[in-house]
Amino acid sequence: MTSGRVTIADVARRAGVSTAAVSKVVRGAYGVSAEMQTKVTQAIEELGYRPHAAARALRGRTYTLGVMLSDTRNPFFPDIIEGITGRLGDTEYQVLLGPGGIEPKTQARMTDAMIDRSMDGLILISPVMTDAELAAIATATPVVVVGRHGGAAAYDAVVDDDVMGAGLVVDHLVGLGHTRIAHITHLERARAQGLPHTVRAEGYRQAMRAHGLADDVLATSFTEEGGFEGARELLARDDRPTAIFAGADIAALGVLRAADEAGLSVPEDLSVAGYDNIGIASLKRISLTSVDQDGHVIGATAAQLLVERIEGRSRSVTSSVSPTLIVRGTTGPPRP
Amino acid sequence: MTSGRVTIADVARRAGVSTAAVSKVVRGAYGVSAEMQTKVTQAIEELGYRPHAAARALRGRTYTLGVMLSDTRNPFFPDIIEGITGRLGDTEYQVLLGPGGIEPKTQARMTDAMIDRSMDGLILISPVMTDAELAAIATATPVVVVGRHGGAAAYDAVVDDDVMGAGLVVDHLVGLGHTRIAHITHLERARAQGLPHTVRAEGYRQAMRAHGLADDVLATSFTEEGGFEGARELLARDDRPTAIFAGADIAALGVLRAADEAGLSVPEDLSVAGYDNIGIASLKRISLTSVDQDGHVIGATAAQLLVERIEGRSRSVTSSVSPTLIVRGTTGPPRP
DNA sequence: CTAACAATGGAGAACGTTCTACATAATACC
DNA sequence: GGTATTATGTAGAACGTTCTCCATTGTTAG
Repeated sequence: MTSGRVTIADVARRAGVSTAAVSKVVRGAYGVSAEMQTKVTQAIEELGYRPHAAARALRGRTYTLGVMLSDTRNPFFPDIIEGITGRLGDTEYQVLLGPGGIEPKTQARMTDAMIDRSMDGLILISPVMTDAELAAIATATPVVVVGRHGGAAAYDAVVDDDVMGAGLVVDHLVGLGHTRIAHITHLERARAQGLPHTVRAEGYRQAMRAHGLADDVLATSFTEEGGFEGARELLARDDRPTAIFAGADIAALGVLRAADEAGLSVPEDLSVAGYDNIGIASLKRISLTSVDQDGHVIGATAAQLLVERIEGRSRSVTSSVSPTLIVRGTTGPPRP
Repeated sequence: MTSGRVTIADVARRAGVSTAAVSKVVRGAYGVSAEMQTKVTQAIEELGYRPHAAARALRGRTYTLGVMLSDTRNPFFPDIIEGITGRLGDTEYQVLLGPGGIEPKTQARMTDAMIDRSMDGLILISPVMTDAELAAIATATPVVVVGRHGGAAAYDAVVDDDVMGAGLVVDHLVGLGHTRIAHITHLERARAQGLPHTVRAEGYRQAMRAHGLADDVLATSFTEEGGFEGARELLARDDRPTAIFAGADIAALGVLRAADEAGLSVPEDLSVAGYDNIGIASLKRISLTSVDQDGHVIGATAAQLLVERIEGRSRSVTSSVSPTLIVRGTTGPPRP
């Protein structure tokens, strides 16, 4: 078991130097001669030494960054994670993901666990805890919050500009000639503020107002079923909308099903747009117009900010990433 | 920072006992009086003490289990992870996920990192490394391998019975009256043996033989594009198949697109079946017949086996989980 | 009443690093 | 040639736990 592990003492013995010297070489610290450098490096290679992160934790860094995921099923997590690991690929940092669940309590348990494992910093993706809890975590360790608008005193934040994203959709639909554009959002029940769906709905309202149009928001849930139910209700109205903007692609898929069942053809009878640009949106069979968040950029930015924080920056930063509209086959001009 | 951390010494001081005694209480070890128990427990609560996992690591357990993910995009990972965390929910163990990437080298880096962080055990999901590398890891720490058939001397394994799954599909299609059933598989290029797609293809061949039918395997890749290309080739043949069984749902979606483009209606002109039962397969708009692996059971079993290993079992176990066929709208009797 | 033993609590040495302080050697300056 | 300065290496004390002895109590047996 652990008996087989090569330690810094083994390396020191092999190279005929002190453990302190080996530690210096490993850390790239000041005060090492070229000769010492080569001697130790060689011994490390020969023995296949790797520093024991847990032992390091007791004194300094662990070179481990934790990413708390609020919902493993969220389809653009992979992009964000790729962005994070990509940005960190050439550093010594390792990334570990913690499935935090969707409950504040389980998320708190996970962040505690990460702190207990002395991770050097945390990236929290769409956390649902209160601002106070968030602030408490941020005093214990450097934190970057992803996907949550608002208050960021003690930590950094990376957000998608959801107001802009919603605006892009509305502008696009208005440009096509639509005037009755409805929005399906997620029913607010968490106490956490600044969650994306709220901001998207607000962005939709702003954009509609800017065009002098009446807004029409229906709150169900961001699931296929939620989209289906919402669309069914909207399509049953006398002056049914000619376009539905769902706040999430998964809900947009439900809208498409409702259109199918109602015998409406897309986009002739009904235009449909989503948000998130999940993988299947691009499948030719679906071809859903959607807002793309560029998870890569979001993840890379979060990683960047976190490393900066760890390395000493104390001023707090909020970075906003601009989304882009991907126009596909589910949106078109309304039937005259 | 760390200065704020409550340590076992603080608890000992508060309770007026030794650190050794506190440690005993925390670990539930032998030799603690009822009075000591309550005194210490109370002090722990008052101070909000949580054991420092990194410090624990140096002596005993870390109560951390690592799960290496080979491909974060794989749509049934969430189920497996839920199965794992669900099974572990009432224990002291915490689960951390490591994105290992799809390259043997990056996966090795991740498993090394997990071992360096002295995790108590590892679950490897569809690892692509060689059997030798796998065995090496298994000597360093308890290991459970998920989704890889074959050799399991030093570690436990949980596999989906892919032979059975492929058989279910073939039996279903033959039962509907199909005789020309083609299979699309993933092009083998990794050196790792026993990967699911190989076994599924073999199961398909066995089942076809059992029915006295000729097999027809085409290797492209498990992507939407791979399914599309494969289907296009198959459908261009003179005696084109009346049913296509894709080894993965994502490829099956490509098959559906190819059918659309060829003007074939599903399932009348072509039956299509997939494997994995990914979330969107159940969307009414897709309604794909598929084989369900029950990721929950797989994950829960893996967690169970790992904990058993950690707690001392040395005999190696391989657990096979039976898949089920979910019949939906993309399969039906062939046109007479 | 004493010897043997069980039950309980505590001292203190690990575990594998980092890092401050110091010792020594080499170089620079006048 | 002596002193100040810089460069290089090492001792050894942390870090927060666990866990193996021991020391001290009671308790039981004879």
